[in-house]
Amino acid sequence: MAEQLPAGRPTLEAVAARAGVSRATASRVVNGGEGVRPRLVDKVQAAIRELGYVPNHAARTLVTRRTGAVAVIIAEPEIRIFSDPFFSRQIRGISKELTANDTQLVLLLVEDRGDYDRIERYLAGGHVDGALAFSLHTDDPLPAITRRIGMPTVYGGRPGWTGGAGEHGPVSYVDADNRGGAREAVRYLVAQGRRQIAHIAGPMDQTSATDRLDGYRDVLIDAGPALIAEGDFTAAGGARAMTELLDRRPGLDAVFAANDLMATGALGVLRERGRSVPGDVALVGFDDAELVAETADPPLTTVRQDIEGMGRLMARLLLRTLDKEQGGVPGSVITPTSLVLRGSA
Amino acid sequence: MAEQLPAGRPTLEAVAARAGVSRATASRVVNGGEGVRPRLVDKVQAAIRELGYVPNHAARTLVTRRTGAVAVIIAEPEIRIFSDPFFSRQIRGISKELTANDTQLVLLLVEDRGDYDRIERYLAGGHVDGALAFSLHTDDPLPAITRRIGMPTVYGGRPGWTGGAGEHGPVSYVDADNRGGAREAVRYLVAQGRRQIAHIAGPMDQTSATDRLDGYRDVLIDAGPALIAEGDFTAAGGARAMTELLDRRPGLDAVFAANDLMATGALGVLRERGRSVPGDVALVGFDDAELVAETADPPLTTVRQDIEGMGRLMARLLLRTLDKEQGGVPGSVITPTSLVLRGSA
DNA sequence: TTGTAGGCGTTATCAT
DNA sequence: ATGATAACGCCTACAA
Repeated sequence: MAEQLPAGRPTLEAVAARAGVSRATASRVVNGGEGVRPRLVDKVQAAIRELGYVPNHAARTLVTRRTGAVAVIIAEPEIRIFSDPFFSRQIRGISKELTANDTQLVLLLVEDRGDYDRIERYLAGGHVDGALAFSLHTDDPLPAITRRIGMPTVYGGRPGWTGGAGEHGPVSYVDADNRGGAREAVRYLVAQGRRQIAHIAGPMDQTSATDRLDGYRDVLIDAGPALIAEGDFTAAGGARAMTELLDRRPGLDAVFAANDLMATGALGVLRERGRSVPGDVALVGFDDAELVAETADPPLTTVRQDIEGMGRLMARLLLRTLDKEQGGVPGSVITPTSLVLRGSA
Repeated sequence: MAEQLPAGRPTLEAVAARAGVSRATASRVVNGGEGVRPRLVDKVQAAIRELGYVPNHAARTLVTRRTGAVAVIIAEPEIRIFSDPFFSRQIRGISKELTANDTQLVLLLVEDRGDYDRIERYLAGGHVDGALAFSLHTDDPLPAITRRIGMPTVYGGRPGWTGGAGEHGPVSYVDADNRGGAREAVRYLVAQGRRQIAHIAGPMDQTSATDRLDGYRDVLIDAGPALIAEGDFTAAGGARAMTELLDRRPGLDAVFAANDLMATGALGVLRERGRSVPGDVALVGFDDAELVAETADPPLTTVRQDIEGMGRLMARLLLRTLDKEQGGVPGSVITPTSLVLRGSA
């Protein structure tokens, strides 16, 4: 039988009273119980259980200045956000790592440009201890914001502005070895005896796209512009790019697409145009996106990156600096890629 | 030139001092400025601007007992969570509505069964004012939790337990008219002269699946079990189910799939088996999922539901009860569906 | 090892 | 219309 519950939810005060100790001791037990006699620890824990006590988060945050929450900012205005399995997996990785560290995930979806004011207010309002952000485009206002308000932030994917002056200061990010992965893919195609290897690139305002293009060019140093078409990382964009390429170079015998979604779009066009894959045209994608690469027909040979692992890493990097509490920049990590051979090349 | 900033972020105290008013007045201005002389309002606002003041969220929550945040709980342990466009759109709708009401979205991903302890602690800890939850299976422990701790909650999709005794008390949810939509789809197939109409059902532990099956049966009251196969709402599952159906009833001339993803899976199998769509077999899906229904070949005739709108509605329902602050149950809403005619039937 | 007491930044209840 | 002042629930020196 529960005692009569005193109005609202029980406070530490109530727990202390019930256990016959002071608030301070009760607090110690709640926070690990270091230096409290076992006997009292038990008593307090019993009281906690009986009363169904749960610490009040706001009160705790007020004094500790730690919220135990991290913002995940997704600044992709378009549909891609969730429909691209890339994000899902990265978020999942982040979620796992945060959960394992008792940290909450606050999702901030940026719908339009005006949302950045809201985001800044939110970040500055002390709702979260740090931020994780994705797929920044070159002119994204977010880095300036996080810097101004001194919010520790880790980016997913190398930000595009690092090429310019270091006006944004040091930045930390987690990114796959896009350039190296692309090189490996193209070298493989070359090794297979392919001679006219085209590239379907992603949008040029994202480093993942430009890095992969650079990797392609590293190997094919004199590939003409006719062999390169720009897509937008969607299947439809990949189809459009493939159509262009075939019109320009009907004789091409291989395609390296900057992601799997575009590769599947290309696959459809190749089939329509009567090209067999990999017979007439070899096709390599990038991401090893689940439910995309494997289920394609034929299954996609692709460059795998450990997306979920990258998500975990982002979270870990951020949490580490939050613990150190010294305002140091988290640092960056480049994760390796690997070529997965399937049926398409 | 900013004055020397006093250590950390400026407090209301600092604003008041600078504006030459009391904390109380400053607070009034921050919260709308009702009943404060315009002259003072200006002064305080100037101080706020000059100091870059942002209210401390924890302090405010501590006294108002309102967090301005809502949890979105996704209890789908599998990949589907984000890769199914259904969730993306509903979350987007939720996000928009919450944002418009200055409310934050805290994402709670349930990875495994043990996570519910963590969820309960979180919900009970006063981090959020209410919760939004999705796609509950019949034995989901969440409703019991939210009820026990008195957390206002709106469900996406009719919960499965409402058939049993009302042990969970009144529940509020937003759901599409799954049964009615299914009826319309099947009636349409009948009107087109189809005689052997099969159904690819979703998993039977979700009401969206059972309701659609019920709608199918409403029209085809004597459809034998041979015409029904159970999928899992994924494309691969749809393909498996289609294979079964064709093996059992090679002569079937129409299929109603419980969602678009399964319909596309079925489409692939039909093509492989040499059936033309809609010539030999008419196919109708459900959802009108973007990037799925329209881009299928042929484009899918399907039952549309306003998914984003349902998300907004969930958020609106929840916010309304939170405002009323009277612990009343939000109530439920069934949203209409409509048949969208495209190429597949 | 335990308790006392002060303060975190805000809102809300009173007087004035 | 404005200003003291008391909560809100917790942590943490500091004292005992």
